[in-house]
Amino acid sequence: MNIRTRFAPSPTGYVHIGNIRAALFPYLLAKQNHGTFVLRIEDTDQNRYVADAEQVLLDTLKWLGLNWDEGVEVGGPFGPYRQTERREHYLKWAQKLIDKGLAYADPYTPEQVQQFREEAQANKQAFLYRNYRPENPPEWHLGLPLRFKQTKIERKHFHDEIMGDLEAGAETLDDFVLIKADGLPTYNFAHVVDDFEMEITHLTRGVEYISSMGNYLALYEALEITPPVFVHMPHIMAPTGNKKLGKRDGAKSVQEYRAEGFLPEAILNFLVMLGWNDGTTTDIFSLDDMIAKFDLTRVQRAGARFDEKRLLWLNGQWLRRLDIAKLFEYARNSANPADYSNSFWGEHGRIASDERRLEVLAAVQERLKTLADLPALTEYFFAAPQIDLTQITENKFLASFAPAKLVELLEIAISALETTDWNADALQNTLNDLLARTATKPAELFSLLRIAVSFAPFSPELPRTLAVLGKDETISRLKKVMDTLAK
RNA sequence: GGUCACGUCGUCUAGCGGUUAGGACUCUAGGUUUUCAUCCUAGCAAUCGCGGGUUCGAAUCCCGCCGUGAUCACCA
Repeated sequence: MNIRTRFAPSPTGYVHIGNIRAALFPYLLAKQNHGTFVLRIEDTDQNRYVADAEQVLLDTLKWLGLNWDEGVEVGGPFGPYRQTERREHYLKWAQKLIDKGLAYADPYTPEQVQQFREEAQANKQAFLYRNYRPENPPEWHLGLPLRFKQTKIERKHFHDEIMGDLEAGAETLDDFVLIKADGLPTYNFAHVVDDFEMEITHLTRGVEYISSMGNYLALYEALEITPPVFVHMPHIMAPTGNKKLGKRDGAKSVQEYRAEGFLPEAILNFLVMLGWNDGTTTDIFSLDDMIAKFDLTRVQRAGARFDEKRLLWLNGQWLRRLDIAKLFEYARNSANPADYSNSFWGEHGRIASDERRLEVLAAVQERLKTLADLPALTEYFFAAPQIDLTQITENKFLASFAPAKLVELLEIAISALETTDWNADALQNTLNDLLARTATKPAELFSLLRIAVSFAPFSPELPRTLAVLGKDETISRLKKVMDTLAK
């Protein structure tokens, strides 16, 4: 069987981590079966429509590497893939239901329906529209809501690949709206039609839809459609409280994580582990690993809490294991090799040459937690730092040294470095000799040199720092500090 | 309230009748020729929601309870 899955987001302008997992699971399912991953835009809610939202969504998916085989932008045999462009499809299926006597026009205004609802609640009863079903509904026409007519009020049983065997009580079956007064279909109707027409084999979505399964099952039956395989994913819970992750809880959008220097690899890895494991103790997964190992039967049923600390840890893991060329691209943060307007590099890093940047990036790669750390870790490689003697005089290893002693140490170091081959190994040897000659501890001499050359809170190991900095620059900076100290 | 789910360290989880209940994140302490990061070692941390059963033996099977969540829109 050719597996076809889909991600069907609403363009509401905000893509958070939870939304992305709703894309990741079907993506993995499709890819591991050499199937097709479809992207469909569910834009039937005109009130929530946001103009740029679709573009943000597509950009986010591309950035993450979740490329779709079929859908908006790329097209495919079952288009259009935007629901507002598929009105006639829904109308066609709606007509079929009307002809069978399984759909009828709702003659009431929203206010009247609301009144029924309050009436039922006042009587401590659950509100069901079907209890107020009009006896002689008018003939349906555009402008009136069209409702589904439940004819078999019964308990429904169904299977879910993650949640197991489930059931829906008869009380959940109601005459829900198929076509809204504005002529557009509801999600409840549109997704059933689209999934069928697009030959979706595995329907993935959040567990919140389980409550509506009774209605969907009745609709499949009325439409004489074989339902797809159901895959309901547990929620991602907010860091605090007991609610599912959402914008209101301060959940950051994927764009924000990107801006903060998180990598797609880390985000995807983090998401797949939230509610899934491969049964081993492995916790680093590339997208290819996930495709190979992902298995619905090992997905948790309980919601998993979002823990940003873990995301940060994974980001560090990926920052360190990523190929330097790939990392270089992420640091540039633009598809255009000449465009550094949006890059993570600092003021001086941006105007350096690619060769220089690459060299520096390689030196600091191990120390990065996010790409946003780049300026603090690299700027002193590109431009001489501001001299701040207190960093030396108040350093815990150097505080006991008199300025004259520090000057002497620098002087000896400079003369030794002047005759050293400029590579990390040779520098390491020179520095070791220097320790013996000056009878200082590594913490003392190395701290002095490191600070004098960088004035940064942290930097790579000293030989490497000096090697990348270059001989002339190193010596010139040391001399300048020495002169300042001597005054 | 009705309906449907879920319940192992703080967090993510392994576990599918016999384990000192394992791993990872976080945190703490120590180690590596400086800082920071990495890496290594050790440690803290779950009476497996509670109570009954079944069994020689239960986190694992059964029942009840409790707690938590989702949903009850002309939103998806």
